[in-house]
Amino acid sequence: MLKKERQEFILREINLHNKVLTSDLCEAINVSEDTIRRDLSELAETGEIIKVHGGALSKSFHVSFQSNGVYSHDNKKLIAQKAVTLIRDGMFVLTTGGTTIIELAKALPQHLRATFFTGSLPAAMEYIQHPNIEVIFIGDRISKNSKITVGGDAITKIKQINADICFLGINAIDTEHGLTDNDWDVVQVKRAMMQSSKKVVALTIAEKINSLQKIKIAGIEELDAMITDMDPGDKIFDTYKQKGVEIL
Amino acid sequence: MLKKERQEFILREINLHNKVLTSDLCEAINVSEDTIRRDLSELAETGEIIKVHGGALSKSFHVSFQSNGVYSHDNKKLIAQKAVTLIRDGMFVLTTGGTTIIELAKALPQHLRATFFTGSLPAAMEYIQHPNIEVIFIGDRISKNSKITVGGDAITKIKQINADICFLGINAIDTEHGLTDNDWDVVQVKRAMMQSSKKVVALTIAEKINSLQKIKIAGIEELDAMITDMDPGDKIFDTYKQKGVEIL
DNA sequence: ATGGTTCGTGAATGTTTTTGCGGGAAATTG
DNA sequence: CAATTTCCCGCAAAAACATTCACGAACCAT
Repeated sequence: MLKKERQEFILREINLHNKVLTSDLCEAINVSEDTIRRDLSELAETGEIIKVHGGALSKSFHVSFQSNGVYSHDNKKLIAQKAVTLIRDGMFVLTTGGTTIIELAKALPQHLRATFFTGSLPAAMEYIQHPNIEVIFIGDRISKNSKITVGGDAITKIKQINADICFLGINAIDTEHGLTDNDWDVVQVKRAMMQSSKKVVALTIAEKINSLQKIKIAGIEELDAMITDMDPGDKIFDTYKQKGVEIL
Repeated sequence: MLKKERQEFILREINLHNKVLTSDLCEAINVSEDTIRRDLSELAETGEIIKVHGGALSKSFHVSFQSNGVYSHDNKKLIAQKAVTLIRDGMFVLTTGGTTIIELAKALPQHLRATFFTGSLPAAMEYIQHPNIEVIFIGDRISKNSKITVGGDAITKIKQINADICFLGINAIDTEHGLTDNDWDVVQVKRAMMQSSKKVVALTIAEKINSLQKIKIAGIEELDAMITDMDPGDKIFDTYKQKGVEIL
């Protein structure tokens, strides 16, 4: 088994169970403990996992409940402000999960009357606070890391929807590889959502721009618009604009 | 269990109950008291908790109990304690929503390995905190009052399930009219859940016993058990027992 | 091909971390 | 005050870790 292959296996295992033991892994993959340790160190180096004595934990293991613990909070608020301007009364809106989407949910104006589809527990909790928004939850198995529903049932349901607009919280995007992510199940869901929407909008903080993850969701050309916390005129966006993505 | 994992567990336990006993923890996690004490010391060192003789306290405790404004909180905890004893490893469990069910979710033992089906957002948020519990969310339109999914899609999905046990948080029950509620959509869901379970258990605080609402869910005889905060030997339950309901 | 280089892995060695236990000090309770 | 519980300190064993070295694979330029 190749090194990269092995590390992806470890990553998947962690995202699945929220933790791994060094001893378990070395038995499962049949390599020495030292090799596993080296892998865990590398993955911890790039910040993909948290290494602890005896194994490693998923980053999302430590759940802080205050919203001020959200990384890059102010930037995400700004993104949310821009995003709400795209939503009109009567629209059918599809959204993923993620902290940026939560900010979007909080920024929705009181008078807005629309129907929101989501598979994200935290996002749904926000949406139902709003008096004039109807919430349809997409059911299936819930992934503990991302707190969204994943699986065939969810995807089938999403495909039955014909939404006006879809907001994607993005983990990584670059001009060459497009939208990428690191959880296979989540990728399937996002892909389905893109296909079920007339218009697809990506939300992301600046530092995730031109970064790359393991699994491809879709190419840049499938995006209609992208919203970031930066000035839309910035030259970093030139390539995106060439490929037909509107920057807000 | 990894050290960090253990400390997260302790933190969660403290934030949940505002205090912990060293002895309780060492029994729950199955390590020596010294280990627990060392953990508490470390957590106190970083200022996350307050260590006292015999255990530790939540920092926010002395600011008087901010503890949720849930009505009859302690009684519901007691009910939850009784309810968890019915759940075994590997079971498929169906639950409704409601504050009593939330307490049940919080009271689930860490080691329990089971699959939970629910249409309640708050309940699902609790379930996903537990490491060994798989959560399947039943999707459809979300009712803002009850924060659970309602509608035909949800009911269709519920009918496809074959659960071992179903926990119903109930609003009103009396010997003559059985289980009653005041939301038509919610009633449909509860009825479907009862039909999809081998065993049906009703959870309710004492004061809802022998009360009546507008819409009927089911008769007493369709209940297998009822859990309340009262003594199961109380004579108020005589009629229920006659009709074959086990009282816990 | 060939010699040199780099990379990935496993093994050997010594170090650090974690944990449980015993005994005595300190706190709590009646 | 006395009994019990809880705590603290030091120790020892086991587990996990870092470091170093050696060997073989793949790679590359000659």
